[in-house]
Amino acid sequence: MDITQERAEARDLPFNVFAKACPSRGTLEHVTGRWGALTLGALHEGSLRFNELRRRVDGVSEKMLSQTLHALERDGLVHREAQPTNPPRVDYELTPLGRDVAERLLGLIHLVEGRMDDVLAARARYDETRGAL
Amino acid sequence: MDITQERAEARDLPFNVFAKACPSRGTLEHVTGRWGALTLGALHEGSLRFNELRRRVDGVSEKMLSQTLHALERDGLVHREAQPTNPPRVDYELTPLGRDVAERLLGLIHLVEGRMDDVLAARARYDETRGAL
DNA sequence: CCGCATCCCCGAGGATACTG
DNA sequence: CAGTATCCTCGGGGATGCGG
Repeated sequence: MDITQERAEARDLPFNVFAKACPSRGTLEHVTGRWGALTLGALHEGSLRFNELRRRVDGVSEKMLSQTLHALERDGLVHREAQPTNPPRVDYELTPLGRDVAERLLGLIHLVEGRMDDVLAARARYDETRGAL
Repeated sequence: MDITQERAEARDLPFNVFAKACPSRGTLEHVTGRWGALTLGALHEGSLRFNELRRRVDGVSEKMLSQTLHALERDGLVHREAQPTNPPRVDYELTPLGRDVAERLLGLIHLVEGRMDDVLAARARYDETRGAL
């Protein structure tokens, strides 16, 4: 039987994201966070340089991208490959673990994108009945 | 061929989360956000009342849970069932779309939880080489 | 029990300028 | 090109109190 199918508190895994103090919660936030998710998604297509990544993840600032990449690298999801040339060239790519994570993430992203019509319809309904107060 | 396997800009879907102005980005943030992800995860086990939910999602405040539930309800991921009894009883449960989303989310959550050893090891390595500066 | 309203603070995150 | 440093703002989010 697949343990990942169990209810969270029934599993005997050492890490439970529903518990406030669990380190897995922090990592989950790096992964699902505003820029983390998009960065991992972009890198799933292949290795990218800093500014390529920046153009791909529309709206991210230099600072936040840098910060996000550091967090993901530290968690072992992204590998940073710097070449001491001039001008400098730095490539970022997913680690095997990062690829696993990115795949699930992209599944979720594509699901959301594919069902946006339903979401938008639900919003319209909600706003109509609730907004009329 | 499965369209979800395509690169983001090669797909002809109307919604692209990598674009700054796309509404799908907002919904993705509701879903993957700090409290959104945990709320959906908790509700995947079944219908829950407000305070049950609050105890389950360790650390969430009344305000943020309320806010999160509103956003998810508006996006059509959660259904709110209020019974006009006294004391009031309100149940929250996932919609079919919410279940689809929650399943992918839980897949991601369980992956992260299951690989935390690797993450922690990566962090230790990172901090050792980088922290020594 | 289920919330909404209010106050308030702190940190995420943007803009800008500078370095290697 | 690939970042780091600094400043500043805005809103996420906690604490508290009230109302149905």
